[in-house]
Amino acid sequence: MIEGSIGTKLASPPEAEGIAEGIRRPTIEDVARYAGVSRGTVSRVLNGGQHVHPATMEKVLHAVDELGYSVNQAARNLAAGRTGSVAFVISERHTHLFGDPNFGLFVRVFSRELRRDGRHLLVTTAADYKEEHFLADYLVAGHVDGAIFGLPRAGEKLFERLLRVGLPVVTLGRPLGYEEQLSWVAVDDKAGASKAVERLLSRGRRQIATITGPLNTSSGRERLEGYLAALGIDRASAHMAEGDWTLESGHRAARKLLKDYPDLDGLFVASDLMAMGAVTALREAGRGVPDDIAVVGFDDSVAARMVDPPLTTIHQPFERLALEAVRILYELMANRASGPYHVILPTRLVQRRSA
Amino acid sequence: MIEGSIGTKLASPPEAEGIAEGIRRPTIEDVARYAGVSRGTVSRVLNGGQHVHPATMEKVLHAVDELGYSVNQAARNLAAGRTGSVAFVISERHTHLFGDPNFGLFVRVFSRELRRDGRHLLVTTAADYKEEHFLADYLVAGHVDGAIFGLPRAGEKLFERLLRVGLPVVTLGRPLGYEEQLSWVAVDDKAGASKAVERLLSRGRRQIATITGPLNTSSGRERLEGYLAALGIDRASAHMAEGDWTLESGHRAARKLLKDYPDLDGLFVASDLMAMGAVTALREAGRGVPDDIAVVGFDDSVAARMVDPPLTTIHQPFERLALEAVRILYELMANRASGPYHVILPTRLVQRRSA
DNA sequence: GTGAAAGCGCTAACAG
DNA sequence: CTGTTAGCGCTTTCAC
Repeated sequence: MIEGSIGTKLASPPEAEGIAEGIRRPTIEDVARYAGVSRGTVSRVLNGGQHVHPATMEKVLHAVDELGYSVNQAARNLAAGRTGSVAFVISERHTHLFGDPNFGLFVRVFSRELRRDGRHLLVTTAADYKEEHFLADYLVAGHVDGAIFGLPRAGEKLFERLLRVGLPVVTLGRPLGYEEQLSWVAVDDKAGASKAVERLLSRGRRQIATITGPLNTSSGRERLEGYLAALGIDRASAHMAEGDWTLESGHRAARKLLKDYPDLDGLFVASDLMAMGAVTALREAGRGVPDDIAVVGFDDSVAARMVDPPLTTIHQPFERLALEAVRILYELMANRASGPYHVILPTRLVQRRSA
Repeated sequence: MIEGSIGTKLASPPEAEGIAEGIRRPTIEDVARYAGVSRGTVSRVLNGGQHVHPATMEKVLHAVDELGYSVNQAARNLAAGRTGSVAFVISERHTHLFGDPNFGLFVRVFSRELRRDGRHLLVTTAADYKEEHFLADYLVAGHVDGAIFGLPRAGEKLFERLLRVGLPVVTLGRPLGYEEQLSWVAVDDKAGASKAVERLLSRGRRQIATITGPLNTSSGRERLEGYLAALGIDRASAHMAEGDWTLESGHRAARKLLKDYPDLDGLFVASDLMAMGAVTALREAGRGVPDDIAVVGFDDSVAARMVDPPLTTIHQPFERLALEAVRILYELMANRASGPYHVILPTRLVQRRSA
């Protein structure tokens, strides 16, 4: 497919490049010669400048600048046995993450933080079982120095393999079944849910129901717990309906609740998206929000702000979550034997019009 | 920071790995020995198996399988002078892309397509001028084999430099000022806008205004052209207000239009997000949508479906756009001298309730 | 068709 | 503090 020598073609345009270096990219060798030192010294400077005389350092840096040198990652990786990149793994089932600007925040924060020391972010997705397998191959093959998993799912085999080779891994959200073994960062779902319910109580609501997330997920469960705790009741006496995080499921669940508990006046929904579906259902049933039924969501997604009425919701500190994830990953990459680390961050009530 | 030898620590877990290969990852050398051939031959097999005897090939493949061998990208890149990765560049100003599930679609399609031949997608962002510079350094330094730009902006210096080194580049959307020199894929904005206006006309609307995108962008301009063409008028007699793609600007523009043209009964808005802002403004002014004023958006974003009333809008074929972009990039990577290629895809009207 | 050998550019001991 | 020297694992001529 590829014709000729790529190396030469690359520089084929005739324009003089300003740098009197001829065709090829300058190497560490060129820098060394230009600065009048050895390759080893240049390498040292490039890697932090430990044990290098300030004056020498100066010379080398100057040469780097002058020659427009930039390190060849492939060579560095090969020599150092590190890859210089970190994977951000998104499973396809959580495609909705993409629809969430917060996902963009994650990518941005990760990129920025990794860039500080020249690492790259590799965003990868695993659509199905086969791809997940492929991904695992890839990860355990040592192509990355570490991985961050966005919303861990029940990919047991995957985690199993990663644990075996000791690859540094951090998950965003608790990895059910691997909470003890893997490092993760998460928000305090239970406390957040309680805040939501307390808001409803403080608005004088007494018939408070909840639409939960899937009860086989950590967040789904914890948020239900928070609801129960705030009301001081147990699951048996809860007014609840289970959703699956989607808009439609919120709509469906709200209709069910309306039927089961006609005197409903407050509703805590475990995600903004479901809350939006619920609000639509309530309206269709002729109930005004917040007047007849006050609603509180969870996530503080951008949509929550745009919808009518704007949703009162629980804010998740996504940026801090991302930062903590990176921090932990660095910790693990520096010392694979350390950890696992667990971080739980607090949430915040955002008051808008729906409650 | 890093203690001890990473290479050895990596495999520290005591569990036998099933493969009788000891600690380290198998190399091409191991495969060669196992298969009883030379390194060169293994390499040939790995790279397509040209000029290799079927039987030999068989042996090698078997050895690869048996040993669980997977190529070391760094080494390959170093030796071959290719990097095996492609950058997907998002500029921060277009952060809203992240809020758009379509962005996720792009990432997914790119990853999937690149994975076919073992390439990786590097998602990168450039927040400010400094980072853009850093990014340019990075790209021209030969760290990637090619780049796809999501929504090109007026980053002249960047494109200038990329053109100079001849790096394969494709932009999603026309790169204003570089339309002749760079390869790009885009939708037929003008025709799409015309469809939107025609829909309004077919609903009996006669006082049709438009909220445009920024008129210094290609899409902004083209969509206005489509509006004018469908109405058979010129810019001077258009009922228009300029927005900047944001929700707020849509709101503002709608208020202005309402004031300037009180007998408005149809509105074409150049993006769904702005359309959502506009709908809110119309309602606040006591005008019902679609009864008093019919509204058509553009993009077919997910939000368009969730909003009330669901937005009639112009669908963009994002998946095909992504596929075309990749196809072109491969073309360019195979032959840097080819191109530039330009692809324009059609749009489709999606009828929902707002018009 | 296949083997041998020369690097790709860099890091990381090891002396000094 | 600095120079020297092995490789890292792979591709790619060049002979045979």
